[in-house]
Amino acid sequence: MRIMLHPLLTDPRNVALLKLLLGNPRMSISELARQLGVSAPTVRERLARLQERGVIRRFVADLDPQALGLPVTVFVRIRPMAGKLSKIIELAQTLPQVSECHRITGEDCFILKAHLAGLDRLDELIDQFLAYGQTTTSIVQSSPVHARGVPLPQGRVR
Amino acid sequence: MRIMLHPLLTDPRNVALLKLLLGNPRMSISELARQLGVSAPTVRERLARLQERGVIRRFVADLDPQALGLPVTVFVRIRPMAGKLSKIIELAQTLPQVSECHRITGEDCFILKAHLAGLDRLDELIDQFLAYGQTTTSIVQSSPVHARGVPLPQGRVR
DNA sequence: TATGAAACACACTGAGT
DNA sequence: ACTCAGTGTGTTTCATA
Repeated sequence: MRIMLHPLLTDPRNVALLKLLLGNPRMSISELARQLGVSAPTVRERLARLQERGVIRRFVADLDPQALGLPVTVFVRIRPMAGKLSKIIELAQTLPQVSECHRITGEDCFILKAHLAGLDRLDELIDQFLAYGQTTTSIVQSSPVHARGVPLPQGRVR
Repeated sequence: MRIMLHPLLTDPRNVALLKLLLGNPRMSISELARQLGVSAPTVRERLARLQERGVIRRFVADLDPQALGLPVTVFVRIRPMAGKLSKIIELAQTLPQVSECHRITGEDCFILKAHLAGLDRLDELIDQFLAYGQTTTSIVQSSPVHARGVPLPQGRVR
C-alpha cells in the first residue's frame, strides 16, 4: 500500500474544488459552483466536509514579514544537551519570532525558522537556545521557491 | 533606524484589522466592520489597500499533506558543486514535491522542504540533487511549532 | 478617508427528486 | 447526493460630508 490518499480525494470533483480554492482561497461559493458546473449548496457541502475531515486544515492570511518590520529570516538547527529537549520545545513555542519548529532526524534534533527585525537581533535569539544546546544558524538570502503549497494528486510526480 | 515598519501599519486600526483577520481569514467584511466599530465599506477599502501594498501577500488554503498522500516531510540542505548553483534552483522550482527552497549562508547554500508519499520516495528526490552537489537530509518527526504566522507589531518581542 | 442608503450578489435552509 | 426556490445577510457602489 504505497499511496494512502484521503477517501474524499478519490472523487475528482473534490480535487477540482481544491484546485480552484488553491488558486483563490477567497473565491465565493457561488463562483466555485459556476466554475464547477454544480449548484452552490453542493459546493458548500463538499467544502464543509473537506474542512471537517481535515483535508483543508485552515485558511491563512499570509503577511509579508518585511512589511511587519521583520526583514531577516533565519533557520536555526539545535543540538540539545542531555535532558534539555523539552526546554527547547517550550522555548520555541514561547518565542513569537519562531514561526516554525520541527523535530528532525540527524545530528541536530531541531530546526526552526524565525523572523527578526535585523541581524542585530540574532544574538538575542541564539543566546536563549544556547542555554539548552548547540546551535547552527543560516540566514536566508533569497527564496527561489517561496512557500508554495503541497501538490494535488493530479499533477503529482510519482 | 532599527524598525522599518510599513507605513500602513503605523495606523493602529490597520493592525487591529490584521489581528482579526489572522484569527479568522474568512471572516466577512461586515463582521470585521462590526467588531472594529466602523462601516463595511471602510473595512473593504483598508483591506484592499493592505493587499495592494503587499502587507497581505495572499490568502492561502492550508491543506494537510497527509490527507494528500504525502505523510513524509523532509528538509534537505544542498552544497552545490562549482557552477551548478542555478541548476539546483531550476530543479527545486521544477519538482512539485519541493514546497520551499531558500538560499542560505553557511556551509550549505540551499535548504529546501519537500513532501513525499513515503520514505521510499526519498532516494528519488535526493538522486536528482546529487547530480549538482552534496546533500544532507533531515526527516521531520514532529512539529512542536506548526507554521504559525509572523507576529504583529503589537505583541512583538523587541 | 469615512459614511448611509440602495442595488445587487451570496449564503443558507428546507422540501422535493 | 443534488437541485430549486425562498429568505435573510453580506457586498459593493455611489452620493455626500
